[in-house]
Amino acid sequence: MDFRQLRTFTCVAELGSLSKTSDTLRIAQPALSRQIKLLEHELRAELFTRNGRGMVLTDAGRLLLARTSGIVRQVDQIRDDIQSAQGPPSGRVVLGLVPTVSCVLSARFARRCVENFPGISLRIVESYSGHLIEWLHRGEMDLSIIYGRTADLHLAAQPLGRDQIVAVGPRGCGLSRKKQVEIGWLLRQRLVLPSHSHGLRALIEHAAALKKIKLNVQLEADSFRVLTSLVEEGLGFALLPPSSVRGEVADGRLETAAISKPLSRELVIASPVDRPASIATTAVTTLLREEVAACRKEGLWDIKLA
Amino acid sequence: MDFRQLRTFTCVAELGSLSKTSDTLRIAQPALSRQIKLLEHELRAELFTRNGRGMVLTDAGRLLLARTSGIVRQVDQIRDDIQSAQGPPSGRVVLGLVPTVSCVLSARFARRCVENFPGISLRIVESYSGHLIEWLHRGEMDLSIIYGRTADLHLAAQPLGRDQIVAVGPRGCGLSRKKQVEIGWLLRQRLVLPSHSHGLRALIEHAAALKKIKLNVQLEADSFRVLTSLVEEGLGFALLPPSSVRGEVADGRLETAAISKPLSRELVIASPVDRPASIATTAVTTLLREEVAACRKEGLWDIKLA
DNA sequence: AACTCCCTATGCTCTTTTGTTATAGCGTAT
DNA sequence: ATACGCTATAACAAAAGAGCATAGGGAGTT
Repeated sequence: MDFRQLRTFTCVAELGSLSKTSDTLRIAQPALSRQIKLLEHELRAELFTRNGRGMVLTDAGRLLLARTSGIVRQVDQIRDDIQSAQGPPSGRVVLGLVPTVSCVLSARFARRCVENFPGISLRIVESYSGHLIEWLHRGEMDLSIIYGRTADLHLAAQPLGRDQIVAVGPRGCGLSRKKQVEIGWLLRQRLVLPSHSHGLRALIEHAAALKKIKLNVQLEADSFRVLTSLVEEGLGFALLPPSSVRGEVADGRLETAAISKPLSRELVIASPVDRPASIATTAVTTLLREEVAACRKEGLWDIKLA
Repeated sequence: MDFRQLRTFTCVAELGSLSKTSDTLRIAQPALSRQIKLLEHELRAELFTRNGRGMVLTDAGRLLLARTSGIVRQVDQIRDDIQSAQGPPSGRVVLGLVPTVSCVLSARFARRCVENFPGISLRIVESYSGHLIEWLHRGEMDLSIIYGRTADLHLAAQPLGRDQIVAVGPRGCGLSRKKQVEIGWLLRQRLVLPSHSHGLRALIEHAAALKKIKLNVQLEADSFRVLTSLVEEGLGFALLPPSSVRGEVADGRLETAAISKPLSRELVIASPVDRPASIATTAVTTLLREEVAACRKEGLWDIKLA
């Protein structure tokens, strides 16, 4: 069994055909045919069923694919790690952030990362917890800041702290940082919430269920920008961490108020458990923690340490 | 980067010399020399420092070795898994058991395993928790029954239940299954305990510390056989799960009594988190759970479900 | 049913890689 | 100083792999 074989196997499995793979990998089709055949011979198993229009995986093939993808990734990572070991960290790192964290952290963290680690190519993906968790599992992402329990998620988690959730309303709605609003009252207002794939929504639904309140959600917005603009337009209240609307509040476009029964969410840095972190990923993780701490110190992010 | 290269690299790293590796792998030394050189060239890093008496790993080499060993194991495992997928499970599985569990389970589980999975070659290793955990981490073991917290051990754990600990004394010492003994009294008796690398010892030390009792340990025995025989000779009391001395109690060679403040330990099936379980390992794990349940049903093992 | 298209399999040749033998070079220890 | 043991290099042989041309075979079309 050979890396080259595993790579072509993966490619063939994904493209479903030797000839397409031949185009992609710039290797003549007969060579691929023979590589696959040798692999099948060595493993004593049919990996594909051939038909007139291509090749489809057998059960054994699917099993192999599931195992190899991780291995190929690990091998690629070794190259980066060896380079990182003898100089500054280098390699690709994919970082996932939920929108409310991203809007605080993305820009300044990206800047610090390119300053500190010119060798690292960082990719920041902004999406909802659900998606981030899936990508971590699939190995397409190296680390994420997500919230919620990670115990049953098969992910390694380092706690960052608790983020408070406040009520957010349009200018002139009467919310004030000085005065708490009643959670029962708030949940009965017209609300603008993210959809169910978002962790914040689950948190709010849970709070409402506890109070036996049926939420009045006429507007859902999955984009964070859209959500805040809807609130600005006076179309409802939102529940968000204050750090995420700091700018709008300063401009006077939005107002916030603490909630009587504090809602909060636990933020964690999550990473896959099924493969070791690269040196570059470790470096990024450390810097990320530093940056979160810096935000806290500068008062940009009122996260509570656990 | 090639598997062959990684294998020879691993071997050279362990043996510390090309010529020894040449003998071991039955490959001429210059071929090995070139493989390593190509690997170094590809990774753009010195992996070894050469000297008159062999080759020693550099930092980069140590890093590569750490990453490689896991990958080579995973690749080997794939072969077994593909075989297992198209017929009965096959491959090597290394199972670790602590002595007190081993003496209940080893024989009957080994029999069931060869009956159910003739394709699997099972190796049972009996040792103390500390060693089992280390071997799991090093990847030399696939799963273990151990006790104690696994949260901070970087291991995946499936709970099996709680095992009661009872007082064990020689024939005629007055212990009775009907009558509880006072824990304070028990811990002040002369005790025969396993050494500190054993989880049971930690448990007992902890209980003594809570009661502020200094243990009177004149005899330590790391072998389970030795320990019970010392108790039989009247050299002291032991604290053990009753299942482990069932035979001796039935023969009248030992007596047991419950302890006033129940001591118990949480048993878990632990497995490594840094690599996926093989099909064979999964099959063995399932059978192991079944067999533990069967023991419980037959009254051979009074484990309390969590 | 015949035909066409697209895909994979196979035989052949050529290139590249890998292993072996022989030997040179070098550091260490006696 | 010299002998020993280890690694590096050169030259050659063997094997593996890639490319080319082409045969064989389903799937859809006319």
